[in-house]
Amino acid sequence: MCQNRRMSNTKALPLIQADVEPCCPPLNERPLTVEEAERAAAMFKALGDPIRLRLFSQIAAHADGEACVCDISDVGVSQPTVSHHLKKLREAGLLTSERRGTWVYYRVAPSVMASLARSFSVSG
Amino acid sequence: MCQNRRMSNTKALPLIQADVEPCCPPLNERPLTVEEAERAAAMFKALGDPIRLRLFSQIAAHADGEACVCDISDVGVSQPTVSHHLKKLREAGLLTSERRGTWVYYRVAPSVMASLARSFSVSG
DNA sequence: GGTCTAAATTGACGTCTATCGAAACAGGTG
DNA sequence: CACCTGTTTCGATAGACGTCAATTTAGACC
Repeated sequence: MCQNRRMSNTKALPLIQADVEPCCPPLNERPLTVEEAERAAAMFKALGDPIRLRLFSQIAAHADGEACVCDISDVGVSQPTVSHHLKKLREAGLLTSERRGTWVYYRVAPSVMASLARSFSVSG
Repeated sequence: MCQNRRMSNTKALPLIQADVEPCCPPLNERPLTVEEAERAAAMFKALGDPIRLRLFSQIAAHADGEACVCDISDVGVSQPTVSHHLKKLREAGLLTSERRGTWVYYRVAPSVMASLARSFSVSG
């Protein structure tokens, strides 16, 4: 089940990286600009689906901060649908994926948690 | 434009309150349950529209933590659409509204900022 | 009461979205 | 090579979503 990911080749492979900027100021600091709102809303929109949010949570909560698709695909929808949701999360800049051998591992993109936490930090 | 809200009658009126529970644990603490994911996803979904996010930000960033609808309705969509979006944010438990005289004032529901910030706090 | 303004509601319209099955494709293993 | 894991594509469908014009509701004021 690849829960134990001891594999023969663990070399670094081509990452599918999304550019993750700090995104946005705290929501209560000042009104977001149109551009800021569009970027931040895209992230929230990606998290706005229960299935996607569970996938994200499973990855974020997984040991070593990364999870194989085969470990998280028991969310009640078909496998292509899982892949579809993971792609949405990737496109939103929330996840990165990396193929190592047979399996593909997902992890939360760098600084995403901090960036989103900052959105809700009280600045007043 | 009611920017100065000094009015004759400022008595307390029937609130349209949404029950705002702490909602959910940090996303990286453990995988969310189905119920937790549905509740949290509803909030993120409400914030997942650029217009709604700007409305929310304008209210959250407004002086005294509250804003009259007439102060925030210049987001480029019609008045009914603004009202529609504010209703969505209310139903998601993110905003509360209160009518005082002619105008309706919105504010961020209690503990919403802290609750959402907690979702992205690093617990590992 | 009549009129004005503020905001919510209604109804309709077009578009986007989530989901699926099936099939094809790409990388890696044995 | 066959086999496995995961992604992608292709319809296809049912439902949700954003938007608006028109209307209604609610309150203030004369």
